[in-house]
Amino acid sequence: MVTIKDVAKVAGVSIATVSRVIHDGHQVGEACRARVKKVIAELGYRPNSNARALVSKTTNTLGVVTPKLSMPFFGSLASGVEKGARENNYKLLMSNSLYETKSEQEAIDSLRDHNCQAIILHSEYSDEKTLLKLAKEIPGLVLINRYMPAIANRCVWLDNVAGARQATDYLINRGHKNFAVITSIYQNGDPGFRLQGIRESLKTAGLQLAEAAIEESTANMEGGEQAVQALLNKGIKFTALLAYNDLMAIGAIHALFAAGLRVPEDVSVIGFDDLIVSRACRPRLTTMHYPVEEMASYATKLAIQLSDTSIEPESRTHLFIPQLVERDSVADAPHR
Amino acid sequence: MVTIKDVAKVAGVSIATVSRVIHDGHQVGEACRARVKKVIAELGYRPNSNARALVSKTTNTLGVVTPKLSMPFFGSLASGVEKGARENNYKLLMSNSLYETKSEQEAIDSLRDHNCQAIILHSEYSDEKTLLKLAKEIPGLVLINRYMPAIANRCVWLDNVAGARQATDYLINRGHKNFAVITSIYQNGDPGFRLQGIRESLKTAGLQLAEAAIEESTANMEGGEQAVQALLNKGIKFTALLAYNDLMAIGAIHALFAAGLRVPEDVSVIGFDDLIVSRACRPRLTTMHYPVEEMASYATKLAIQLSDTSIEPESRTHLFIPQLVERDSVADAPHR
DNA sequence: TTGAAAGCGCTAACAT
DNA sequence: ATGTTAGCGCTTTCAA
Repeated sequence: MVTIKDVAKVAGVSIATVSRVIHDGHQVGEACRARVKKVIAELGYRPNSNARALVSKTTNTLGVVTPKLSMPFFGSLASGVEKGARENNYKLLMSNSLYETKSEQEAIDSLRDHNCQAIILHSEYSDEKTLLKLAKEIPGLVLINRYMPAIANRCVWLDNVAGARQATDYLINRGHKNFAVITSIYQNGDPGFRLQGIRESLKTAGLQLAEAAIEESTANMEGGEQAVQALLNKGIKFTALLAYNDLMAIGAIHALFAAGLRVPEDVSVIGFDDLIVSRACRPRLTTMHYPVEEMASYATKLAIQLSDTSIEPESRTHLFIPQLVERDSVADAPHR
Repeated sequence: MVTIKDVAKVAGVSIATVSRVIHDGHQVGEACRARVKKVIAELGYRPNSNARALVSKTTNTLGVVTPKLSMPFFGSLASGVEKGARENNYKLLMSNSLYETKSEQEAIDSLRDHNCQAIILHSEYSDEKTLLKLAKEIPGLVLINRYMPAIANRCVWLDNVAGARQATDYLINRGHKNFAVITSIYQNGDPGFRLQGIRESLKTAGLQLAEAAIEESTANMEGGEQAVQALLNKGIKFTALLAYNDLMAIGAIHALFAAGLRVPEDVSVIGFDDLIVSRACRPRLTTMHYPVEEMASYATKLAIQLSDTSIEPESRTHLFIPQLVERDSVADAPHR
């Protein structure tokens, strides 16, 4: 391994000078700087980032904590963070939290051990107190996909209520009057907000949504299928179905066809997230685009900025709005 | 920040003793050990991993380099690595190579700066010489999804030829005689091997595969659609379609239905990879399961093992075999 | 403009 | 069983 000492020796200068050259310090003579640079290149010297971190307490390392990377949504999130990290010349440490408070905490701790001052956290299950405490300790902590008023300027989140309203309004404008909703059994966070948006829109339009027309299940394809089967078994009549997310929507489409109902002719279905799967099903899914990757890049830059405590943080929050993506799973309400 | 010194002072011992307690050294008195442990807990002390890395030259850090995390396949790969890393108590550094030799090299270099001796590399575009050189320099480097005889024991890969043969044989056994293939324009690596497998099977069965029945396109849904349209436009007749991967297969299904052909009644379609999308399309896609996540975990353990140069490496390679997953996109060949 | 030297937090000989 | 001490590779005063 080539160290700064080796470079210094070969270049015939002190290690301090080498260090200065590396850091573009302008207090080095031209000739000297050129010589050192040449030696660095020749020897293929690369500074040891651990040593650097140890003394300077700054690592140019950024951490992400997401529940599970194998889920496309989180893969996109990670990809956005990676992009932001690369653009700012930061390294990326990654940890799965596996949907548990305990492992989430471990993941965060391990990132802190590595001195990364900028952390992007996607937390669904930790309580506000824990998060607040963490935020206090880590200036460069940014929450993605969660809003807490006390640290509003460190939250990068999506307006789920507005998104759900937009989806619902779209269906209403297409003439639908009979709605059903399939949502997640876990009503904390996103599912709750999306349901709220649906309710608001329906109410504004003077439309009913019977409790029986709301079916809860797991937030995946199987859950979507089961929820629709349950709806059908209960004899609920609907021409428009709002799903908590794309996965449930796709499961729903499968179940609908299996029951002899056509999408969108008999039932219109709308999803949420705009994952790649939404272009894989047939009909292609109309859905709300969740700009995760963009949000993640944004959050990364924000986290890096905030980790520099010498800069006064802005006080605004960072709210993104989902966009409707029209594909083929929604049609006008069928005539009676 | 709590350091080892603080702990030592509070516990009334030397830092060496604290260090020993941390490392479960058995040369510490019971009483003393208990006291130190208590102080560590009280103070919330966590060893600084940079300092540790600096002196011990071992970081318990593992790096992965994949082209692009937002693609589900690589998300799964990363997830598998993460699992392996967590189980071995390793931290995970991640870098996208963006499908380019240059950024791939940068990604690797940045991992090395961080002293991570174990690296999982998914490389499609670097040439063998570069890789070989790298392998020589980094004992803990493992190649995933690529085979190089010279470092066979450090390759974790999939038998693409066998997989493609299995898929083809399955179709043959279902009575199909008229085949078409859609593959990637880039024929290096996987696509080439899969095509080879298809050719071998067909030949063995005494079946023809006209060059015109092989269409190249980009390896995604759009590519799949275009390829099938091209096939149809050329007037190629086929009852069985082998796609390079799931994405192309799904695009193909869309194009087939758009052309008034039913899957699987008129045309059977088979994919490769078994991504989540393969369960999203309708009919659900019959495909070859690529155990990426499992392979990635395996590769991780292997990399960690190899990075310990005191252990004599085994000489065998690490070959995985894809499994057929029967879903609904394949049927018996239609009668004439 | 350049160098000498202190020390970041930790591990691992070497002493005791 | 426990303490002392010498660095790991680097940044950063302080001096020259």
